[in-house]
Amino acid sequence: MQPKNKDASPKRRYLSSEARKEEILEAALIEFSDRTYNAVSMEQIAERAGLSKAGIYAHFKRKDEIFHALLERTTRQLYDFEGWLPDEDLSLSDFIDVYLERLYATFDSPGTISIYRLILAESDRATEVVQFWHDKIVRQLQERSQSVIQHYIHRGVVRPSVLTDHFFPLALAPALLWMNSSMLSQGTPSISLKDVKETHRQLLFELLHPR
Amino acid sequence: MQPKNKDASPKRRYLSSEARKEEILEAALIEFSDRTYNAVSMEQIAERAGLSKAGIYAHFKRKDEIFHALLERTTRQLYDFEGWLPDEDLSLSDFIDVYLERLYATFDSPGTISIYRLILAESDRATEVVQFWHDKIVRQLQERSQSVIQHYIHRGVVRPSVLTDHFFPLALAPALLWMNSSMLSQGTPSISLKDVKETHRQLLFELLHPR
Amino acid sequence: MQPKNKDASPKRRYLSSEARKEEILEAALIEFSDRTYNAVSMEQIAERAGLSKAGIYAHFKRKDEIFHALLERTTRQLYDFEGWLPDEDLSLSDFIDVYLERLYATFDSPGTISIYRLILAESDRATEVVQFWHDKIVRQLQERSQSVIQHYIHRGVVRPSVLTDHFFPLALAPALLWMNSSMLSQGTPSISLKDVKETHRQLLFELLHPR
Amino acid sequence: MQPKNKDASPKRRYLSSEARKEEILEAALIEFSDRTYNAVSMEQIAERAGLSKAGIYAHFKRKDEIFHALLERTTRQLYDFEGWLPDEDLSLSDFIDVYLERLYATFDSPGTISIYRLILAESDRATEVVQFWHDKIVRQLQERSQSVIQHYIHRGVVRPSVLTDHFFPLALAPALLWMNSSMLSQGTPSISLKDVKETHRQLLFELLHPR
DNA sequence: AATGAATGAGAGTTCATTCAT
DNA sequence: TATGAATGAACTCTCATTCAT
Repeated sequence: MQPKNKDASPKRRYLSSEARKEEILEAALIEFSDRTYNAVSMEQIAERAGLSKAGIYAHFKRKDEIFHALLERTTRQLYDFEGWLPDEDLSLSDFIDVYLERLYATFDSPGTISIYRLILAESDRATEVVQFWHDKIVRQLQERSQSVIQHYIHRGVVRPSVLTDHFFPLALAPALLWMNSSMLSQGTPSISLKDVKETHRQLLFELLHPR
Repeated sequence: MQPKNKDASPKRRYLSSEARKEEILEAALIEFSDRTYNAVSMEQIAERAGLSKAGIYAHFKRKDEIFHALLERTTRQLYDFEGWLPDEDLSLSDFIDVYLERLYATFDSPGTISIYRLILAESDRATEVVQFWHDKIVRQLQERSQSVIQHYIHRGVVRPSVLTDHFFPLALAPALLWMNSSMLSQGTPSISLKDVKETHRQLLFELLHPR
Repeated sequence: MQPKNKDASPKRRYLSSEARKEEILEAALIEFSDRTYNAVSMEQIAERAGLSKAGIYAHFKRKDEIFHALLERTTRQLYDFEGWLPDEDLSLSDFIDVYLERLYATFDSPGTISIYRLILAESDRATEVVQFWHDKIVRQLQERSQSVIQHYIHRGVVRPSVLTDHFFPLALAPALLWMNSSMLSQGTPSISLKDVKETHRQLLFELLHPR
Repeated sequence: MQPKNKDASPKRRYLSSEARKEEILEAALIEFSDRTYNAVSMEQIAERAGLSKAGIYAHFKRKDEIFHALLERTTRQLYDFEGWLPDEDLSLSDFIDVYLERLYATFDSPGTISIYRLILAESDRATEVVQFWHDKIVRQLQERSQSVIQHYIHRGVVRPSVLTDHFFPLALAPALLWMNSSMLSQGTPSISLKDVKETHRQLLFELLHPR
């Protein structure tokens, strides 16, 4: 953790552009995570990043470059993510467990939630990134899901059903509902994560287990 | 025929405070619907409402009063809404049809989406309203759902299941997924509304019909 | 003369937009008169005009609008000016006297000098105005001169010569030299106005009087 | 063949201070030639000079030192210039020809015009240089002119006249008018150089030739 | 009730200059 | 000698808000 020089010790810290960029994005993420684009000032980002306002401009030409870089970074992380469905050969119950574990690990992380909220709120400020995000991520998710699920069906572990036939990503809908809910309730959601997850698990089991 | 005022200088109109307030909120709704709080200026609201910037201050003391009034008004409308579950005695298939019809009428409307986006974006600026919204609406939804669904179970039309036991609002998750998706894709969603709706219908049927 | 509220009496002065614009341009003229466009700040103009920086923006959308308005105003004044050659029937000596009087009244005025310097220095910041200025004013000057001088030649008061044949505006060259000189020497020109004028007079006399 | 550095990252060159200074001034001349002091940034000068912004500070303590050095260098060049009047023994016609040739070679050159514009624009930023320039150059010009012209008068080639008696530099006024005009018209002057020059020649001839 | 003129505070951005290397 | 990183001060411009009418 870098030393917080509050008020005192105005020593300059010289970092490589790469390291600074990283720190600035980290700071930006925190600032943007609970406010809108316009509500976050360069000053605030700078302060949190531990340098001067002007210092930021040595690394990012404009405010919106920070925004884009931030979205892109997160987007790329998600994109590089392997997908949530386990492709090993598991029992249905294990399959669902692993799937949900991964799913909620992502959907319940503050980082993901912040970025997702930001993207929803400012979708027209960063059309290309959002486009990319939506096209690539969602499509990839869909394709991977479909192929994995077919594999499981083939093995007889999963029963073909409405869910597997048309649009398997629908299977994550409850997690999304949970995420939407926690975006709104700022930390005190009206339903417990445990309950949602458990219900989610049972739903999937009911929909997927062979009769 | 009223006099044509060219050059956008419409003769001063003297309205009652009530009427003006309504007009201002209407204008604000339009402006806020596609931009965030800070991105909308008093000037813009004023212009759309057809009076001067200063004129607005005769009706609202501060900008955030407009914002709050706006959210409250919309929130109240939603609150007054009867809920999506039909409480008449219907067959399961009709029950689901009516439910989905109402659900998607709401989730696919530009109005709902705008307000939802706004609330997400500014959740920390209007904590109380959001709190209210989340608590009351969601809770009410949940309670009404639960009681209606119990009624149907009692009638033997719906089978008690994971969905009905714990948290019936989960049943709307696919519609929320659709809404999230259309908020992101700016008009060109990757899945068709029809498909989602149909899958949704089949899912509900499978989960609710008595064996 | 408006009261200088230095430091004290921060009472707002409410003026009509027209009156304010005039005052702002007056202030701008003073500020721009000895500095370049970039060297003059809105703050400085505002302070001299007796209102706040933001106040200026109620009347001029951008800094360069002030600049253009300023140039245009002066330009228009010059353009509306009747020309320097007297078209009454005078003796050669009176003709030259009146001409020089008018010429130096213009070329020796601080206002003209400032604007002229500004135009020379920033000619590419206000291409159209400069273009207009050069085209219209110079051309007009030339045409008026030519017709007046022909009239005098016709009357036999002026002898046709190199000067009158091709390009009479050359006749003002000494005044221009004087003006250039005083732009550079900031108030302490190395030659006296009287000397230049007297030499100018004799030159014209020698070149124009009938042999 | 020196190594091609693509991406504009020319391997660090270590030069002697003298050589670098020269290069920096050369760069500054180009940058300042079409923009005012404030409009030219250290960055731009640095880039043109082929080193980094900070690198410049190894050679000049402050921006205005560059400016002064630049003006001084140019000024010195002009000062070292022999003056425009030929001191050989020529016929009047040849005398005028040579004089005008030299005069217009200077007044019609982009270099002179740039520097002249700069001096006009920033006359208060570089008072001493301008003072020097005005005093020394103009005075020298005047003195040299006077002595040369006296010589010609003495030889009987030139007739004593208004022009020769008081202030011979007035003889260059038409060239100055031409220069002013071309500074304003950005490349499309309303009178042709040839015409001005020819008229100038005839004027001088008429004013100087013995009767 | 309504407005045009005015402002203070603050936004993003640029730039001459300094520092550590 | 040279540079990339850093900064303070200044810039233009915007905006919520107030005031006089």
